[in-house]
Amino acid sequence: MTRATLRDVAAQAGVSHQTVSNVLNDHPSIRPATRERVLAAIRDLDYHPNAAAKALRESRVTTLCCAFYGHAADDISDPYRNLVQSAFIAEANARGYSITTAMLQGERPEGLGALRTAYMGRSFGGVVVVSTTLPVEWMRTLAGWGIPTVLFDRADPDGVLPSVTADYVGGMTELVAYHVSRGRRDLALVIPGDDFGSSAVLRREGFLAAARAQGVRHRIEAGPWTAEAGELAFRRLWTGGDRPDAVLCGNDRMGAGALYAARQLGVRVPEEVAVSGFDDFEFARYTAPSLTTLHLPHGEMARLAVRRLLGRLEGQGSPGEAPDHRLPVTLVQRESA
Amino acid sequence: MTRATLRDVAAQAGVSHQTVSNVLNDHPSIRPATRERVLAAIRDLDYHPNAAAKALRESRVTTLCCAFYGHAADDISDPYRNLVQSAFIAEANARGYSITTAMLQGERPEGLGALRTAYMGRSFGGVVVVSTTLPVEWMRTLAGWGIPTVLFDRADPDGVLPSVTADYVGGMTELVAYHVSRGRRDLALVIPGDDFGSSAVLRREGFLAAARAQGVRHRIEAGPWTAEAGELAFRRLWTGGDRPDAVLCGNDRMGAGALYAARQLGVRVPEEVAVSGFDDFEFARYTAPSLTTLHLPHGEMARLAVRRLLGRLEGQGSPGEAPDHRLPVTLVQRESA
DNA sequence: ATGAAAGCGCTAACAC
DNA sequence: GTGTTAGCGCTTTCAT
Repeated sequence: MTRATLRDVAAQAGVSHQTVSNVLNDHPSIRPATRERVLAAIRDLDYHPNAAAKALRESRVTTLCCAFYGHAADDISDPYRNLVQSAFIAEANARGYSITTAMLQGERPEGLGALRTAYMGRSFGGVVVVSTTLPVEWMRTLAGWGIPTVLFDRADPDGVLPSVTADYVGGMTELVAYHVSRGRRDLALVIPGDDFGSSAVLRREGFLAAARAQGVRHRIEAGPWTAEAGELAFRRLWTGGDRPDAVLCGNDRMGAGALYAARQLGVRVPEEVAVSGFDDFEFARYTAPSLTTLHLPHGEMARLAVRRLLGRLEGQGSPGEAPDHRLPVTLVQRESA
Repeated sequence: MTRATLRDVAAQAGVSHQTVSNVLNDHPSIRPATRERVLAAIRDLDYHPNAAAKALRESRVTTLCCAFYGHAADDISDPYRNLVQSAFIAEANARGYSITTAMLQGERPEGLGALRTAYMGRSFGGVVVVSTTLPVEWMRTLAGWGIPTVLFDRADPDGVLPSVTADYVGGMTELVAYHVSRGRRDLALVIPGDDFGSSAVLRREGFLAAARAQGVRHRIEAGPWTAEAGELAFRRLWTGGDRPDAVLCGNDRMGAGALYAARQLGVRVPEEVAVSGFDDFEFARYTAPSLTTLHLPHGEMARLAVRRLLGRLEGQGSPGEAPDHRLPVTLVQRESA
């Protein structure tokens, strides 16, 4: 099955291949009769324009890259990525772009080499990097290369790369106030260390500032973004002799792990200790007890990320705009706190 | 910043553009000295070959499409898709292909039109469709169009399209035997109806045959693949007056929902009723009680799907091979059954 | 309103 | 070994 080309269509319709091109691109000044004949030929021959030829000629790119970063295999099972990618695709498609997906891995920025090669070869026009943990060094590399980039769920401490995040600080402030209003006076936050990126940093700083402002005891328990880390952290907190009365988790996966540990240790939640999460993923409803958490508008964040990237690509980016766009979060009260 | 082309490199190195091409494609008969000079020029000018031009000239496609189908927005949050896509990308990249991701939606096959346009325009060479629920009509459409297609987690009842699935029937047989060996004598299976595809059909048929063979009471409770459906189904089973002593769920999301309903109704699991899932996703460990389930080798299935698709594309497909490749599953015993 | 010519960046086929 | 010619399928001048 050899595919029809523009010239085949032209021959069939009895016009020049140019005219066919004009019809396809809705040029003015095509006689309705000609147009009809051409369209009929296109249908007859089942003609579809060759994407590579079009791209080559127009030197225009209609593909965006959605890059997921995870320095551990664990990260890939984070359920929020599905929702994010679906929203990317829907938004990009609606604007005439397709999405290519890449996985970034490893500790050193060499993992980015393939991305740059693809970008320089015009395989995509810009990238949204999805990751709470993308190292700053990688961002500097990306920024230095000039690849149009938008960070998702992670801000650039250098303030160079545009990003879409949620109001982590405001959310933590609200969460701390909520716990205090329910009588909690000794708060522990389970969160990754600094090297896990600004999402962690901001959540932690929001927590610290709010706890100080409220005048309650508080502490930090470190661990990566996984359910297992939440489990281990809770176990350490509980067997350490100095038990908190509320355990705030940096995300819902950690929250699910903490609840699991509590159950194993025979700790009643929320009677003996309150537990909260951060994200509001599907299973936050289905943990036992169900998980009180902050809802992040992941779908909206994803659509905004694509719009900002396209804004840069198509040159409509407001020049003076803030690099980071922070979307509001909402507290979802369930059983665990 | 205007990108360097092959001719720029040639000029810089003082050779013809053909020689540069030959160096890039590792042609024999290039003098080492020339090669060095060319490579130096490439480095100097930061040259990267244009993907569109290469693709146009070679009329070769180096992109595969990973298409997710979900007739409801719910489907997109199924956590197993992350793992599957990561494995796709890793396998495809290792073989020199990139992945473009598409979302298929809606009830009617018109949603496939964009896919066909992209395929005919050589935007990708073949597609893996990820879905337990892709309607047969869509498969017939895809098969009729001749797009190289591999189904993931869903077999083609017509036996036309190749697929990669797990041993649903064997798994259900093992699961039923397990429940019976633990003294259960009245089994209910929560599973979608026929219109949700062969994954559901096979799981149901495996269940029915095994339950009959074991000589125990059994019944089916219908509902889609979501946690909410599992919740509602359990509620119906429990308040219906004729309670089973084991509830088998078609996937882990449904299992999580069923456990949630049990907890709300004050039903003790596994004492009063056993509950099991199917998939073994990350949170199966973290439900309360933790979920006994069947582990599906999703990563391996994904890699196999890509290999089969590339086999077809690169013409190495064994002609007489069975359309469906079924991978083995393993029982994971936890607390709920 | 339509046609002819040129060329996007690359590689395959042939000359030298 | 290296250079020259031709053309993949399309769109953008420019003539007619």
